[in-house]
Amino acid sequence: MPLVKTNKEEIVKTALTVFRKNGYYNTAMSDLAEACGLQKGSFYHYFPSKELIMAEVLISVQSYLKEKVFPIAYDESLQGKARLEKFLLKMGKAILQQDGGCIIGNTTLETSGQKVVFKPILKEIFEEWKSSLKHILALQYPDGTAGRMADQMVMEFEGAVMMSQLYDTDQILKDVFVRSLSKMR
Amino acid sequence: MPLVKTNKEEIVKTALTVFRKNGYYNTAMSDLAEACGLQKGSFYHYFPSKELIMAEVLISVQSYLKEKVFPIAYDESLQGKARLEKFLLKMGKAILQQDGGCIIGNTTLETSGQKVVFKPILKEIFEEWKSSLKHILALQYPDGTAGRMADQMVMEFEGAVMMSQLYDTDQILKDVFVRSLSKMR
DNA sequence: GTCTATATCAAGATAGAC
DNA sequence: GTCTATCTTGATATAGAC
Repeated sequence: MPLVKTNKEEIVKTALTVFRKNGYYNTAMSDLAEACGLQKGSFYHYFPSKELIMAEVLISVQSYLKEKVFPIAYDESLQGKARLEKFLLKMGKAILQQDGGCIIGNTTLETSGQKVVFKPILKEIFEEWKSSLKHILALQYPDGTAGRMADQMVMEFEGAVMMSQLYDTDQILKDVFVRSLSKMR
Repeated sequence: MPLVKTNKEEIVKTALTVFRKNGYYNTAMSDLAEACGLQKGSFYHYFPSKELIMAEVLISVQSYLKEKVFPIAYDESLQGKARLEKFLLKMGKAILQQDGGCIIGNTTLETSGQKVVFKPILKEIFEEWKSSLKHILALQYPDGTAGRMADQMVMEFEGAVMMSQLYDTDQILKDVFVRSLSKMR
């Protein structure tokens, strides 16, 4: 944790891990500040409110996915199964990391009833996620089927994250990974 | 909302709906009190802490499921498909109700990293849920397959609840209901 | 850019009157 | 059993010195 001079980018990265672990409402500005090696007051130099930093966190996740993960689905140098495998692996890494569940899923469940501000971005992420998956599956299945399978994969993934948190194991997530992968030959 | 004389049971029922809608951390004791038509101070006459009332809420949900829903899975007067249909319908009603998502899933994601107290009961509910489903599916599938399918159904259900909240529609949930039901002939 | 100090407010929780 | 009043703590946010 830097004692002198940090920047917005670093803070967003750190905030992501804290929000993922504690959730939105259970994360205090002091938690974020501490994780960044800053005093509470200093934190406000970078972000004027908790809502705004969470918004930036979500946007940064989306940017990363758009840049590094979703394009995998359209990489024609990879065969269907290999493409799906790479996609799922990268997606898991991007969205989960060690412990604390899925930042996107967690934030959806926790805030979608209250914080309307987050909904558009969360929706977009899920939409792009599903359409990327659908694109891969469409290599092998008819359009309607591929769409349904993609939706199902995302839902099962989020359900698996929930179970993984409850049982403190990632075996469930690995099983879902294998099952999803088995859909492509 | 009663201005005079309520009781623990009523309060637990009301608290369930408030927690389901707002989540654990985003629900204040004053919210619970207000929903019960009580002053904050009066609320403490019934429950000494937020943690304890949530615990009672979860226990009440479990009791209800144990009494009214899980037994359906073992009702031999019903054929497989009819049994599954009744089970899924009752389960949805018990755990979801109008808006606010799934109290079990929400609480799992929101608190499982912090409030270890809730984990045992949440685990038990999921375990019994899955084994009830497995029992129905085992009428038609081999044991291992039935178990995996049951896990999958629960995960997909929770994923569908998440999507339903985000998109403000229960169509997704209905689709999952149909897909789950189609597993039995 | 970071700090300390502080204002403000809401939340969890308690005390005691009725 | 319910109320009002209050305590205490913790959280968001701001101000101003360094």
